[in-house]
Amino acid sequence: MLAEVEKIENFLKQRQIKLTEERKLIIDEMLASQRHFGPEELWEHLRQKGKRVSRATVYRTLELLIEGGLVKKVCLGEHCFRYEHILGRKNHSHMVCLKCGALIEFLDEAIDERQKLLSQQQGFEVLSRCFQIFGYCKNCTQ
Amino acid sequence: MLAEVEKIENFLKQRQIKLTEERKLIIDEMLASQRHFGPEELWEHLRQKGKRVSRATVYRTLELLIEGGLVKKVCLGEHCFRYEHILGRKNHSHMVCLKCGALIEFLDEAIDERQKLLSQQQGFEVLSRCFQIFGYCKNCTQ
DNA sequence: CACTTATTGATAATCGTTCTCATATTGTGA
DNA sequence: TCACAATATGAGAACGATTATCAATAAGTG
Repeated sequence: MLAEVEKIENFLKQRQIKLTEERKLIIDEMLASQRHFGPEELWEHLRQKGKRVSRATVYRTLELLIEGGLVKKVCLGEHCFRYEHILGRKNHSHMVCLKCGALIEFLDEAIDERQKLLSQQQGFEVLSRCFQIFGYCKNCTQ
Repeated sequence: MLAEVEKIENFLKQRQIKLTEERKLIIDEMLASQRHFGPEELWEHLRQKGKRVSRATVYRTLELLIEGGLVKKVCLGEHCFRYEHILGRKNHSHMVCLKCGALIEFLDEAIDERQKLLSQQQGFEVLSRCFQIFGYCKNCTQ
């Protein structure tokens, strides 16, 4: 965790971005919380702890961390965008349970390889990708 | 095209859904247009042809066709949902060019296989999936 | 043709997110 | 340590895509 905070602070310094109280709060809360979270959720958690930051600041800070490659925004269905911090994590994908909302992370070399091959064939330069499988998890099909 | 219209009309009949003038217009426009389109776009096209339907009706009709498995809604990045009709088309994925907006469809047996295997391992029942690759297309990297 | 039921249009409501701008805070260089 | 320019913040307005509302209208059945 320390290493993670440091990585983030380094990123901010490099870019002449100020390490404000609010940003610290948001980053700490993010690292302490579940891997996947929504902005509203994070904001509410802070508020419950008596730490009041503006919703706008939450969005702005997350946006900043995305630019720095420290956070990723994932589309988990219709109107559901969530964030996850990706410090030291490999690029993975998600299975999303439509009943209980469970998220199963997965990653697979074989898929990565194929994907690389297919983009090369098209002369397509890959920046990011987004793979979700929707359905019912083990618990919800039993 | 005829077969497609028929397939849609059959679906409507089976479900006791009325084949109204407005729905015909929307379906025709959809089949005549680009594979991928937004609701606003479709609405505007109809309007330009002097066919006035309510935006709400466009959304409602597309929703209906999704239920019937005749149309699919795809998330192509941040705030970009688009529709595509999937009559007689295999389940495919997209490469999205972030510069020119080009869409390259692809499908790959190997990826499908892996994906099937991975979900089985998790005891996950797959309903649908969504795979996008973001980056720059051939023309935009040259 | 009449009647039940589904559908439509216009517009208000919603919801997550972004913008605005006056005020406050940070970090630097003296 | 202080002063100052540059950045960041908060509160709420604005936004944009989508959905809901509900009275008026149209479809299809018998």
